[in-house]
Amino acid sequence: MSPRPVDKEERKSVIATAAISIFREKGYTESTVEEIALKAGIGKGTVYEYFKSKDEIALRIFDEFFLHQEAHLDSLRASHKEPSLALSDFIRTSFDGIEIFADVIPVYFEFWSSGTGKAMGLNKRMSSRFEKLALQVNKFLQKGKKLGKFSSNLDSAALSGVIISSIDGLRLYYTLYRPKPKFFSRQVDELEKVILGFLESRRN
Amino acid sequence: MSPRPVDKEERKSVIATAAISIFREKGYTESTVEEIALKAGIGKGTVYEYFKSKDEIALRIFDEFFLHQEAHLDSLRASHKEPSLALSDFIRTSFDGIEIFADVIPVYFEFWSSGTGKAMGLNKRMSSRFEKLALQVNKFLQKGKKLGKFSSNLDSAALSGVIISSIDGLRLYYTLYRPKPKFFSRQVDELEKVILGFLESRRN
Amino acid sequence: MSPRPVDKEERKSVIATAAISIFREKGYTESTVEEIALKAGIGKGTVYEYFKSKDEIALRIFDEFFLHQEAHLDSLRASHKEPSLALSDFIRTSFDGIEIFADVIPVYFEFWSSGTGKAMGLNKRMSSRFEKLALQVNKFLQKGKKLGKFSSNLDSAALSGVIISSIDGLRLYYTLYRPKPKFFSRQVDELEKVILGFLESRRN
Amino acid sequence: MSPRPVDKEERKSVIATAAISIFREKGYTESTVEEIALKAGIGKGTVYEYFKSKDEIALRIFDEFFLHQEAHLDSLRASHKEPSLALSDFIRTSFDGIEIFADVIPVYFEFWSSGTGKAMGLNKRMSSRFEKLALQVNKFLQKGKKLGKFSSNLDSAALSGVIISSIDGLRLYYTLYRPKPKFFSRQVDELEKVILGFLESRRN
DNA sequence: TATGAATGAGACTTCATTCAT
DNA sequence: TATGAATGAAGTCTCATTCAT
Repeated sequence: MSPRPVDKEERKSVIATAAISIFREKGYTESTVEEIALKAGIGKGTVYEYFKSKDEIALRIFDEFFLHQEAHLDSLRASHKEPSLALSDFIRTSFDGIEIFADVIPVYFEFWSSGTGKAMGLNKRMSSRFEKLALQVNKFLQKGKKLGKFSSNLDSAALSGVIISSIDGLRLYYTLYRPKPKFFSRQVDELEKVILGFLESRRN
Repeated sequence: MSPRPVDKEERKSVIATAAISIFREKGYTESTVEEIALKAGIGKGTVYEYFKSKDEIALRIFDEFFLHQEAHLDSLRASHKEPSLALSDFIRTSFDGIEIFADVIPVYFEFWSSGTGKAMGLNKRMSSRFEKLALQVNKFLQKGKKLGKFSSNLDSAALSGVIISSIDGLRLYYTLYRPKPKFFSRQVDELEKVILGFLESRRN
Repeated sequence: MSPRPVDKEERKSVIATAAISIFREKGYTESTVEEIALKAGIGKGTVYEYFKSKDEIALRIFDEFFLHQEAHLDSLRASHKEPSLALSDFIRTSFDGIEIFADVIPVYFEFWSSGTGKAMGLNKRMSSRFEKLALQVNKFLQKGKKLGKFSSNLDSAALSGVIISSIDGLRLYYTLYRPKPKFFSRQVDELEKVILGFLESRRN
Repeated sequence: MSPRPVDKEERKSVIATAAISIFREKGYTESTVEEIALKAGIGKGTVYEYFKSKDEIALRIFDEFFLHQEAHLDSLRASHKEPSLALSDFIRTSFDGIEIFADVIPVYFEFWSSGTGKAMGLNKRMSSRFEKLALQVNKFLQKGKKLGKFSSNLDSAALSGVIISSIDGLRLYYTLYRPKPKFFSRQVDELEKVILGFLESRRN
């Protein structure tokens, strides 16, 4: 008698996945709800049973994305390795979800840049992620200093932000230019070497 | 006989400037031509005397922006300082036009992400700028190797891209989070130290 | 489950009919889609659910019109009467749909005259109709010659075109000046007499 | 001291001529005043020194065209030949200005079809021309009847309109399909034969 | 008189969202 | 719950016309 219960969450996920693939192709603004519905194999009206608006679809995508990121942060937090190794791990694993990053980030920027994005505290979420990461990295830097592994002259507060943004810079580079995997892998190596090399160098 | 002739180029510039300020506020998509005209103190139709379409306004802005960038590249090319100093200069001066960067880049991303942006070879321009920069940085890296200043083990091809994207990463960080100038200045210092420190370190 | 399905074809027809009545009043260019929608009792956006553009509405109208014409041609083709009678029938029945003709032809000309009309092979359709008609009339002329009913001196190729364009001329006359039905009816009679009289006359 | 007097009339003519050539190409609606000015080798604003509006340019063209037509009518009126010859002449000379006809008529229709055209008594002018012509042809028909050259059964009132519209039909045919001159010439011959043949035939 | 820069009314078209079924 | 037909707000762009020079 009761109608077949649909797994709301799963359905939302299906729609969000369809949306990502459309957004990737045409960007947020130029993608239509109809296209998304089509891709998801449902009717246009049905989309609105699961999302209040087109915006919400994007927001959901960002949510999932940020969850990924938080997980990454948690793994950094939980690391009991010594600072160099922890940071080294952190840098490498930052590129694990690069394909997702490359799909989501352009939409994120587009959204963020728009009035709508600014209206919602979209930026807050992102910057809070950044700050948390920086804070955590900072802890490792300080630990390294304390252990005598890193120079005591490090401006660790500033540096932690630099490290994160270097990583983000390389991820963005991947997003924009899609280098060959082999080559990109070498670049990740280099980034790691640059940062770690610097930290461990006696000269700073 | 004929009415007052106007400096078409200057007029375009006025409109473009008005456009930037509107775009910054609401992003490209949500800004209307009417708003831009209003800001520029002219009628809606007049905008179309100077630009064929709304797109073209954005393109013009990007053009000016890229010109800035090219100038920066040229100054790097022309540098006859020894590699460390040249790179050091390059990194610092990369942040000279940071405000312009912060205004233009979000619009650029929004545009790039859209179908329109992809249609025009918008990406080409950006990636060619990246490659030229990387090439030039690479030259300095190799020069440094030859001079024995930098380790001969450097993967200079990969590294040059990493250096550029680190800079871009920090510029993007500024764009997104607008850190306090003082603090940001320390971060630029750190970035420079990280890169130069690594290059000059004997340990890599 | 799904909303009331509508007869798309019928809906298009309703819109087209509304469009004809607006076009008749103000011509194609000066009619707005909004007016058409209003006349059809629907919203402006709905028009675009059924027609991709304003052009397409006109094209649809022309299509229906040409279908009428083709039917007329077919009836001529299928006629097994002797040539004089067949042509006589043809001439008279050419004026059966005169009201439709009078509504559609001005729009057709307006459209044809515009760049858009030329772009689409609008002319092709019309001239192919003309040629087919002329060809068929020609056949009857030749048959008449063979049967000894018509003079063997007839330039039937040229004449067939003249016959069609005389008919079109009278139809256009109706369109432009809307003569009184009684009087017009006499004119149709005269046209028929002129043509048939000539054909059957021994003097040519 | 007094500025070089410009021949207003000549200037208007230059503009009108430029306009015709633009109209022919793109139709009235899609032609812009700017294009016309360009073609005429003058500034856009200057057009408005000579014509109050774009409409007026078209009207001027029609005026010139109608003048042509009137002249033709006058020559018919002045003809003292016997009816058959006069009509025969009339038919042939109707095609003398066919190129002008072919240029102007599409614009005329487009204009006539539009609300603007209807607003101005554009139609009046055309139908008055038609009626005058028909009246004059009628006179010749009656003269022919009186002289015993034409059958006394002729419905000359109706027939005169038919004759004019047959001619117009063939002129329109030329306009729309641009037949080869040789072939068209044969068609004019046929039209003449059809009409005269009918009139002189004893059988009606 | 000649001009072309400036203008804004107005048209077409898109598409997120609603809602009857 | 699922749908897609209906909608109208809103945006881009065109172009006849005006007017200061």
